[in-house]
Amino acid sequence: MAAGKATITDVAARAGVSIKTVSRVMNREPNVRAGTRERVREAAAALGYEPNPAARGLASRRTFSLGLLYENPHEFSYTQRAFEGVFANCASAGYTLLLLPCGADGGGSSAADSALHLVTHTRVDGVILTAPLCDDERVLAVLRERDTPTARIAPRATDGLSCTVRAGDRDAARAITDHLYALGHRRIAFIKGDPRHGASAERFAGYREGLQANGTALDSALVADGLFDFDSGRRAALGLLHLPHRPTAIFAANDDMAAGAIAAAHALGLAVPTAVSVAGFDDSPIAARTWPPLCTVRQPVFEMAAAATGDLIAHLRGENGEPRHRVFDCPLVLRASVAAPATP
Amino acid sequence: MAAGKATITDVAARAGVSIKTVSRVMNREPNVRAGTRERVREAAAALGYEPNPAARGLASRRTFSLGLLYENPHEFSYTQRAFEGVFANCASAGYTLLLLPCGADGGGSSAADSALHLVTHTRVDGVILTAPLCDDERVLAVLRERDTPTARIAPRATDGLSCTVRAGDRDAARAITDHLYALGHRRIAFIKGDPRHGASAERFAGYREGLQANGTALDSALVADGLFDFDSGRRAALGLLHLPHRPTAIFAANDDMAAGAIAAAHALGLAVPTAVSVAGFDDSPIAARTWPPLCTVRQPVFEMAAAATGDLIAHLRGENGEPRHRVFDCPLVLRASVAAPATP
DNA sequence: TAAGATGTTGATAACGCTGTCATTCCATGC
DNA sequence: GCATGGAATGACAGCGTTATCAACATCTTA
Repeated sequence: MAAGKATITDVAARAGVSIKTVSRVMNREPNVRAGTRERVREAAAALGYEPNPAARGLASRRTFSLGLLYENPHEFSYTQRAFEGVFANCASAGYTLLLLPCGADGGGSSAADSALHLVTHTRVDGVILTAPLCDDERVLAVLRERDTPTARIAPRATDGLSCTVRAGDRDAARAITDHLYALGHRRIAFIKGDPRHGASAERFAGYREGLQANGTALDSALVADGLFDFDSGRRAALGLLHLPHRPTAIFAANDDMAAGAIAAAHALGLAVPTAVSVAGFDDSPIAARTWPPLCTVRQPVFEMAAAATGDLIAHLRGENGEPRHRVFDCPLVLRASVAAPATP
Repeated sequence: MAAGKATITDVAARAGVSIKTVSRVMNREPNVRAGTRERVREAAAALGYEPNPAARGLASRRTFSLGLLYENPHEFSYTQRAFEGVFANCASAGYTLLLLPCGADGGGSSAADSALHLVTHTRVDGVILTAPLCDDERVLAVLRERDTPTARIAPRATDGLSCTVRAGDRDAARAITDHLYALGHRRIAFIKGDPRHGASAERFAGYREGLQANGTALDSALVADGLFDFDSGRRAALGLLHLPHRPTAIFAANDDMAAGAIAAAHALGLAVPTAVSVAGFDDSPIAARTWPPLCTVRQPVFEMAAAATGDLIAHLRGENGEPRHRVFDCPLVLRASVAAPATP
């Protein structure tokens, strides 16, 4: 249970053997009697023993780590841009970066479960969480309990314990909405993002604010659910574009869904932006690769991730008292997928 | 010079101080006379001393590593799919993954320089190289010199020293070409990939083989240079589509360039696939997001990366004698961007 | 049954660094 | 000239594991 505390000596005492025998069992070396092996295994499990990698590395002159060397590629996904930002600051501060992918595909367990497992079984000085993991109460509880300093990227809300960085989602969504309105759009649809991400609510709020400020009532028929992925965006847009009185503009809560909306328009033979304008959010690589290219807002993911990392390291060094909270501006990126509506 | 060998004791002896003082200097602690600090710095530099992270971690009860926790995102770039594959095998074998991004943006130095630096200053048991780094002679020379076991993903050629995995680029390119020919295309253009990648030459060779097998002469006017990125593909396609007798199909050596070709066709008012067919290579996420979606071949990047990692770890454990070399099949993925040419 | 060959276990010394605390040095004030 | 105190330095004991090698137990074989 109390992982991170028990040492090989404790296990040896409990199993009634020498530490060397424990070492043998842990390293799957041959020449250990089956009964002994079993007793050691039980003792280790009971104590929640995990070998200390540093001690192991020091004694064995091995590192148990592999390097993955790759050249900065052209294609940057959101996650990878975040990697780069985190890494940049780790390297310069002498920290090593451990990647901990969490996925439901690793068996029957949820992402939170694998996150828990990783946090519990990997010794790290601090943890950086991306959405939606950064709002998972179980993950946060474990981190708090173990006093692991944490930085969160794009969390739903700040707390007094972890550093956070986020984008000014609401303002940026408001800016997109204002821009569409200013061009003459009056029927502006919205495709929501994955509700597990805090950013989804913020972006929707910005959209509503924009409508309200321009004196337009929210038409719930023009709001569709999405999950931040291409296909959910495509399907949502298909629904919106089949409406009897269809929208003249679709604002999707991220670029991937907006790309799906463009595909939906193409599929229905509706030209973008002539028949319908489409706007996204993020300025991810896909935004420059659709036809027409996507009007969006630029989220400075690299800078956000780098800042989160810097704040976390400063915190680990005891350099700043209260954890910092930063908000980043997202400037409008005007591209051809948005234009004034055709005058009917 | 002899990095990886000198210890704190050596430095202390050379500088004529105690190891504790060396430790102070290395950790930038206060209360060290300027002259002393300088002498220690010089001694450390002369010996190429780098503190041993394991020893440091063991003594200080810190890990000097941060965890980056993220949930398996929808959007997977080639590089990220490779990450996942590598990581999957690292985790199950008890290895830690160190990400070492190499870019020219880190100052005036080339990617190879930063790779060298990382390999030299980071202690890892083994290294996994992706293209085009895996063919850089300087990087390979350093790895050989330091006897660092290596796995290479998509190298130009195999050697007797490192494990390699690659795709059956030539056969797959041949299959695409055959497919286009079978549909009736006779003027099939090709956009080459980045010449630094071994795969580029292989794919071009597959294209030529395909033409030849179908009794078509290679028309050099129909071959354009590209660099694997969207914009080079777009520009190359623009040139090809402006040809007096333009091609009826464009085969780009990867999906990103093919997406650029589709954008170029759109820009010229040419419908895809009616006026021109477009095929790519990789089955990267962009392939399903273009309009129309991209006909391509699927490169099993995750599986390739996982296999490379597995082979490397087996090698580190001394489980296999000769390094393994694997080749992965790339099945055709038929999508709407390719159709029979319009009969003129 | 004894001698040798294995299989199994443990005592103890590294591994290379940092933390603690004692010691030395030097400037300052009286 | 001599305390006084803070700055600079060093001696030494761990940190938690693996490696080495010796000791002991158990099996073979003649």
